[in-house]
Amino acid sequence: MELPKVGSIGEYIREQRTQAKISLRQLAAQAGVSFPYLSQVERGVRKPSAEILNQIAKGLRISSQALYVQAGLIDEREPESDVLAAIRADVTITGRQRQVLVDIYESFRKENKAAEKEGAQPTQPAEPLDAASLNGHATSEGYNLP
Amino acid sequence: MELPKVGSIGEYIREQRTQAKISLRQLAAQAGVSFPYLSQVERGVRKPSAEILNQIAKGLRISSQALYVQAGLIDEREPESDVLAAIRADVTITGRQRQVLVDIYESFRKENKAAEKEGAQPTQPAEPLDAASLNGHATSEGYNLP
DNA sequence: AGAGCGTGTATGCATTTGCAAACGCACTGG
DNA sequence: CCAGTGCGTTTGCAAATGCATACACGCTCT
Repeated sequence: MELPKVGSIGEYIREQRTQAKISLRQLAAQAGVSFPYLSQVERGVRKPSAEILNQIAKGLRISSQALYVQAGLIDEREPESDVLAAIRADVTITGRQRQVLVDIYESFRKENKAAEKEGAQPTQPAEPLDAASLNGHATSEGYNLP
Repeated sequence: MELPKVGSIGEYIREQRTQAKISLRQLAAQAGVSFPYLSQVERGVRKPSAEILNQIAKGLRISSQALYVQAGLIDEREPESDVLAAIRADVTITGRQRQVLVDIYESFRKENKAAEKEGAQPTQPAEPLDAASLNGHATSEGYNLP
């Protein structure tokens, strides 16, 4: 666990920096961090905080997320569908609510896939979920799913 | 710039946690951080590192990026991808399914808005949903609904 | 009354971040 | 030759992170 882990964040930064043909001092200046510290970061001696990473990303003109992913701070998942991505990115709902939406959506997809295979008409395939029961009582006079 | 910026990261975490109806200790356990520290983080006394943020995000079941954006660690000019827009644009689900998702999402929003205003008046004190029953497979990763 | 369990909060301390200053090394050119 | 720059690295040291422990408050039993 102490070992620097090959695909380290520091290596990535240094790689990006040398590729950009700028010196350690220059990048440090642009990023607003101290050069010695940046040196240590690049060699894996120090592990920078998120703020420092963000500033370094700015200095390197690369997306912060690229750095976070490299640093293992974001569990980069597959692109997934737009709906799932949107749900996951939504900050106005709670984690559990998010999980519910994801589960329902995926169940729909699965349902449709099965229906697609057979010739059957799943217009009303026993409606596996009862939306009203999800938040206790129907939010607005219940859903009238025919 | 030094001032804590009202919509602080700590406030956001606490908001998400209370809305998820879990205690500080529970979240700390799920996130793998110490409860006292989490308390300080929520009150803005301490500023968590990226790793801690990532773990908290995991514990909250929210995307790490959402937290980073809130913490100002990602400039994020991504249009916050609207969930409703994504749902409406999805062609792989039926109109009825679409309607269900939209209704549920909006009910969540409404619910949260109410909860946000009051201290905490849950529409459902206990665990209202049984996600596993929706599609059978319990979402791996220790998603332990009582 | 307490004992018990739950919550969130303060305190002490090892470890770490992040910086300023000093260092060694290579390349200039006056 | 050796002052002047540039580079990256090492060395203390204040400040912060993050944890374990202990604390204070609220609630429910018996």
